[in-house]
Amino acid sequence: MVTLKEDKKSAGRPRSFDRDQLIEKVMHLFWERGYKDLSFNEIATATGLTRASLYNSFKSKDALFFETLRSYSSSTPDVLFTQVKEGDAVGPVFYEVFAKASQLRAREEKKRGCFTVNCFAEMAGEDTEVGKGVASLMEEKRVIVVSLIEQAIRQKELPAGTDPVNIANMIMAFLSGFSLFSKGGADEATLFHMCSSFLEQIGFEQPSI
Amino acid sequence: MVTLKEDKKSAGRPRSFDRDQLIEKVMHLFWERGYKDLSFNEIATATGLTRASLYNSFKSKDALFFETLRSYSSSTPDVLFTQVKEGDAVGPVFYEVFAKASQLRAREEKKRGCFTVNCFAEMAGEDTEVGKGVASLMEEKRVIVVSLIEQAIRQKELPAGTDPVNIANMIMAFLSGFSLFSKGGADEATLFHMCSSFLEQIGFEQPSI
DNA sequence: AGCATATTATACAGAATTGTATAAAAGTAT
DNA sequence: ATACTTTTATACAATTCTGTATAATATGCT
Repeated sequence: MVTLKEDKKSAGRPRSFDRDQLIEKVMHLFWERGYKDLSFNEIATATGLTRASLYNSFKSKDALFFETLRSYSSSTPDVLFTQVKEGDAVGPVFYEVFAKASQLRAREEKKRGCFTVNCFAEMAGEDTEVGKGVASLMEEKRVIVVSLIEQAIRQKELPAGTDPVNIANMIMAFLSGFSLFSKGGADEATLFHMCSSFLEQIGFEQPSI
Repeated sequence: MVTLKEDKKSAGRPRSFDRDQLIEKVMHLFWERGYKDLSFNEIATATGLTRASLYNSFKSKDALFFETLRSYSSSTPDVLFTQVKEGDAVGPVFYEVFAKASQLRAREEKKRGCFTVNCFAEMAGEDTEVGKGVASLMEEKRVIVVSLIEQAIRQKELPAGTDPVNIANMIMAFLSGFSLFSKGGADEATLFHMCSSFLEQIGFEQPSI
């Protein structure tokens, strides 16, 4: 699916910035600073724009935030989870996602962990649009993992009798904790060692390279 | 060890509040709201005190925060980790801590997760007093877990050749992730099921009740 | 060129926050 | 009671934030 480039020039003064580039930039601000601690004001000054311009392009701080989160989510290793077809081996996908995650977390100098997890930690449970949005995003991921585990059981990668929900819950918890743990500054080997041990213990055999 | 009640009445107008009770109360505020989002002002109004009184008893917001975190940490299930003596079985302690944690997380209506983990998620990596303090608190816990795993290996609870640091890292990650996961509102059985499966997979055999 | 339209620059009002400074209040000690 | 000490009540200044309102600016269209 190719993204449609919207360069239909509408009348009026054109934007002084590229919307996607802005979202990318602001994403890093939210990632580093968290949601609540980052003011609309700061976003404006940091991007060199005025609040007026931002309010004009985004309805609210919430709206802008969700765009950054969507943008981040679409470029995260676990998108691979959504691409698994029936018949594909599940285990190797988990190993691949965890390996990629180890790499990303270790190589990121700021040690910010996973943006999604950070947001969940900050706001899950809050009775706000943002809180509920973030929580449901995580729940969606969990449901996907449940179905992957079910598939692994069907395909005999995991023993019959395995409780798919329980395993999925463990994976979700581990992944979140892994993100937090990575903030401590562990290197890539350490991180991936944790991951591969975890996957192995769950019952996924280490894929031969 | 009995706490020494300090009722030596010093001269001057007496405090209008009990210091320990205040810390307990403020702890719940930080727990629910996070560190940065909770203003000194709000703390004052929520406790019925004035900022003046708070500034008088606590040097700063940081100082008050650390007192609340210390207070919380001392009443958390994982203090059991520090009480294990050489020769004591390690596995049952882990099961006990995880069981207690499942209970606490499930029964807490506000679903705030673990206060310590929340603080770590919010501030680990920040180059501030609070950030560094929270990070080192978590690192201390990790070191304790490493030594527990080493002990378990010595005592043949875990197979020789086990990498104690790796296992400890996994446990720390799982515990943190478990706290985040619990914010989703899972019930106690679900939570403990995750925990016991995890411990079993690590190699700790389920203690017979 | 001149009109319509969308964006950006400025300004303003209302709240909240932090830290400090000063006065009032409520105890102890003599 | 008087002096002394500590806490609490009030007030103030300097920032910062949010949201909106209004004017200036830059483009497309005819």
